[in-house]
Amino acid sequence: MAELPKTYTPADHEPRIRARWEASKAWHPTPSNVTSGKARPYAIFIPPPNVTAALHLGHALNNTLQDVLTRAHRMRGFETLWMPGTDHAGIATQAVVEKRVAKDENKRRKDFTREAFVAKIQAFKDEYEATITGQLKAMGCSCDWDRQRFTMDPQCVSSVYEAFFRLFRDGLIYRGKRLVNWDPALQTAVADDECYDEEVDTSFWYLRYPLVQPARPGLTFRHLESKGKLGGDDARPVTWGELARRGYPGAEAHPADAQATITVATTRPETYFGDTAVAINPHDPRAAALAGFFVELPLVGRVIPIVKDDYVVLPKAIALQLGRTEDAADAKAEFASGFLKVTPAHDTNDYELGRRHDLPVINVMAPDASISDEHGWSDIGDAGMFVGKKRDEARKMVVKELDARGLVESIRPYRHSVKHSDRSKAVVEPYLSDQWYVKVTDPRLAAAANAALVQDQRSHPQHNGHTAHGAAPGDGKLRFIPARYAKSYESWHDNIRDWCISRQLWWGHQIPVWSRTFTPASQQSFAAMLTEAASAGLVLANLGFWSEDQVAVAHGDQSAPATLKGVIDASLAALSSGKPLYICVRDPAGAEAIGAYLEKHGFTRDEDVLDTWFSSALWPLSTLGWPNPQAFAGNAGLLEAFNPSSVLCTAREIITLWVSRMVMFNRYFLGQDSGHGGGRGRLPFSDVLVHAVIQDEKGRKMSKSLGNGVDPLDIIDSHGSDAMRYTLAAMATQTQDLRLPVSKDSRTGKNSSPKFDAGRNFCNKLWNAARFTLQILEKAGPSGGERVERSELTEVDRWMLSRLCAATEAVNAALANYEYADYATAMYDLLWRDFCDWYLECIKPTVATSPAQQAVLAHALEVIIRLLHPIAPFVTEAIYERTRQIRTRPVSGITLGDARTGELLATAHWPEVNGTLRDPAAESHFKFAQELASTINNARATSAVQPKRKITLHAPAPMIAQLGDLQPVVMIMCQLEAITSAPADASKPAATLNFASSELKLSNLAHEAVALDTGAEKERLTKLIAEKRKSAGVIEARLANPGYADKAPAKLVEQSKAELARLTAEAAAAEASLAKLG
RNA sequence: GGCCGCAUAGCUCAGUUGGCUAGAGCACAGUCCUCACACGACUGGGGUCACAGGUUCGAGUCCUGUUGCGGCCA
Repeated sequence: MAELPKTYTPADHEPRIRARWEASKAWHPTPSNVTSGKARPYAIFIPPPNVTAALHLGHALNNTLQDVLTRAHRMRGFETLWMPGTDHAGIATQAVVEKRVAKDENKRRKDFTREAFVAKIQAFKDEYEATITGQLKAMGCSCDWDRQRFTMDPQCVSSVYEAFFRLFRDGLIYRGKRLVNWDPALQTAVADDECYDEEVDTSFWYLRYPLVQPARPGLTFRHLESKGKLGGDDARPVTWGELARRGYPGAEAHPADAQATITVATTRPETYFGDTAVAINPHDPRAAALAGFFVELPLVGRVIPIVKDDYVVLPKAIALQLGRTEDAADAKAEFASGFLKVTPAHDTNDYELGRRHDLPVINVMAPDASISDEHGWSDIGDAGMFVGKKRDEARKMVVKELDARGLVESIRPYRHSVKHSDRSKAVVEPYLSDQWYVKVTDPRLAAAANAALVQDQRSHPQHNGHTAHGAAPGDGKLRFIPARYAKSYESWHDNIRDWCISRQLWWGHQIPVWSRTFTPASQQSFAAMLTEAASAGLVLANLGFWSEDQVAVAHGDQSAPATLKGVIDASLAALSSGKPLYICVRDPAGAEAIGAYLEKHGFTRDEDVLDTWFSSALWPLSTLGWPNPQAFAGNAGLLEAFNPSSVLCTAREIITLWVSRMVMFNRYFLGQDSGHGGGRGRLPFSDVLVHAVIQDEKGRKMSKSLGNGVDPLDIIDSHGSDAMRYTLAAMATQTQDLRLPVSKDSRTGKNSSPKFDAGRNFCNKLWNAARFTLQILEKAGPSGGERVERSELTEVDRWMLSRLCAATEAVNAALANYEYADYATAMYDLLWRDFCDWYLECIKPTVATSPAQQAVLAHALEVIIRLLHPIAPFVTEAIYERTRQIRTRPVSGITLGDARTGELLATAHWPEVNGTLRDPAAESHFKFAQELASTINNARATSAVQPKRKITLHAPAPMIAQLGDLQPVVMIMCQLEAITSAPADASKPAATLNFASSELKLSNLAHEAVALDTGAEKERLTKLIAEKRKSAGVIEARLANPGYADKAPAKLVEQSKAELARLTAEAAAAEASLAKLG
């Protein structure tokens, strides 16, 4: 056979090996092997990368960790599925394409039809999906590529429809108002990550709001009973005199008969048309005096209450007066007046405050952020002059008008950060709009997710099998690694709020709901329409009905048209006063046929799409064909076989968003399917591995804008896939994030990191170890025959087998605990230290003539490449192409087995090394030899002996005896020509060294002309003695401590005594040597 | 503001239920292009374990506080 090249060059092997893997179809599991009980399943769902961009190094880490698990379990004989796919990433992808279109074509989204624009995004997605797939394949990811999914492919779409339908039917989806980040220029909602904060110079305006009270005793304002219009007809002014009588601080300074005012501080005077309350901190001493009083908004004439809320910042002076120093230190306290105008429709904090106090929400703006009375504002009063004015213009006018009425107390300059839209640069307006929600606060969802945690990761008490929240008992199998993340998961669910799932986008799953409003007259035509639809054969079974009054929620059943009719009748009865009727369609086919029909009859489809996480939450279901595996090819049995999966591997930022929702949906929908009930179904996975985040050397996230990103393909080009994988795995510990020094490659100009050299060196070391092993074994020729038994082996061989056994155990343990760094380190020590540094060196003189040793050598290499394969699949596979042709005698205790298919290492058996091969005696004896060799080499170096020079070791006879069969080890490792108990010739140069309390000599150090440097030798010995004495002192002091002998374990005390004796003897020996030097 | 982390050699990180005279790789210095590997071999230098207290016979490890950094939630 041709000799292997001296250096492992990944590019010469990776394409060939990838092709062999793909041809073998070994990544494509057969579900029936699981469902029939023939094999245990192992499954991982890839966290689907966004199609927005190519993969970065964080993905490389994430996928390396998954592939290591996947490959290891495949080798162990599990029926293994690693499900690949990508995520459509609604807003991110649409935004990227919008930017692209703006740049390349100078057009906006709305210059296209929805269909045309979605087609553009689709093309972009195809491009990036191909890039991502190529990257994963280049990394060697053993995904089931024949089952690759995309969150918007037909199979996943049908899951989304089914899930939406069921939640809709079950009353877990509702419509509600919500404040969104509104871009008034583009007239669309934008996500938080599409906004940026910018400091803006503006002012704090201090506005006086006049106080009023009910005109007659017993009179109540309408708002106290309902949230309708607040009228001011029955209000009369509150005077300063009244306030003074109530002890209002400072009231007496004003004319007693003048109308009293309170002063609000605001940065947005123009929103005051939408004020529905003024809030004051309950600790504010002025609050009590204001009880029962109201405020009347000037110009508008609306009367609004004064509410007490902790959210309101106390003015600095009052905070200090109350001794609340922390509150006084708040930067806002400097500017606070203590009164906050509450505008729920135009401020997120006010919105929350409004919810707490059940305040009306009045939207006073049009979508272009001009003042408008057509979007929820009806009590316009004398404010008609503002309608149609833009925000900033309205602001100036409001201040001017109030000032003219003496209602502007003061204006102070103020600088603060204001949210702007990335794309238009416009100031974002918190804007009230209709949205769809999933009621995740329902116990069948959030509480069911918490109930799934394993007992020992749970902090909530559980009583009688129920959680404190009254949820279903958990199956107790969800486990976080590391465990600390269970807490984030729990507290996320404890504080969860309903999930807004609608997005004002074009790219995504369009919400499968049609709606229209009815007049009493048109209700009849609706009934007629349904009758017509039924006779036309439209599948009404797939309709859900829902009115905003929540009267009818139904799941039609085709086999029971009478029931359906009943539901329709009930719905019709509820259709009054112009409330819309919503119809949800259950599957994509229905969406087309029924949708067209409904539209013909005056219904319109909801324009919005679903939040991307809605489809991501279904990932463990949709990828396996839920709800109908028969509907798409290749899905039969998948759901039964691979849900629940084994582990989810993800970075921590996604625990809450994604893990939670997958758990909720899996438990809800499969609970229904299994008849256990929603929320009682099985988990989508049992383990959640939360791995590190990759950062640059300064601890910053890698990003395009910082220019510190590293492209996995660049690393694969320069170092090879295995080198990247090994390096990442070796850095993946459970405590630290992963800092990677980034440097620009001077040759290619691309970002790289010197860290990857470690992986490249490691692969090259393996390559050369294999090359050398093959040279030996191919030269020796095949040997067969009986098992190699222990009695035939040298101590060196037994030591090697013992090390293999220890390493295998370490690797198995590391894998079980997701300790990747331990796995990589164990392999490093085994290959580099044990196998290369010692074993290969030691057997050089003997292996050519010993078939037994050849067998151990071959098996050692074989175990190494099999254990290493999950981390470094390419180089090990390349080596296996050669080693699998080697024939030696089997070695007792090592079970390898043959490749299952295609003669690939990737499908070969995981190595089994019997525990009986563990040989502690051989290991400790070998360690003795290693330490002696190291001492001798140290002396060689400090005595400047030429590396090639053969020297002689003079040692006491007992030590030579103790070394026994390992004499050759020391001779080889230290370039000795002899080991003798004869004393060295005193007339020739010799070095003295001390080992295990004995004095040893090295002779024949150099040609006679070269004299030994006794000065350096003295220095060395002096230093050695000092070290030993110092260490002995530490232990002496410990033993002298009375508490130590009394309380420390006896074994430990014994150890200390022995250690002290050894150190003392060694120091004495070194002192004796030093004395002899004079 | 709340919760969760992190801080150990120049750099990147290990360090199990406290027993440590604190380890590894890289980088650095010296020697060697020894017939598997210079992407290599041998040898060496390098640490007040962030800071301050406490518990203990004994603290890198446990407790309290401080500082700095990161993440999530609000």
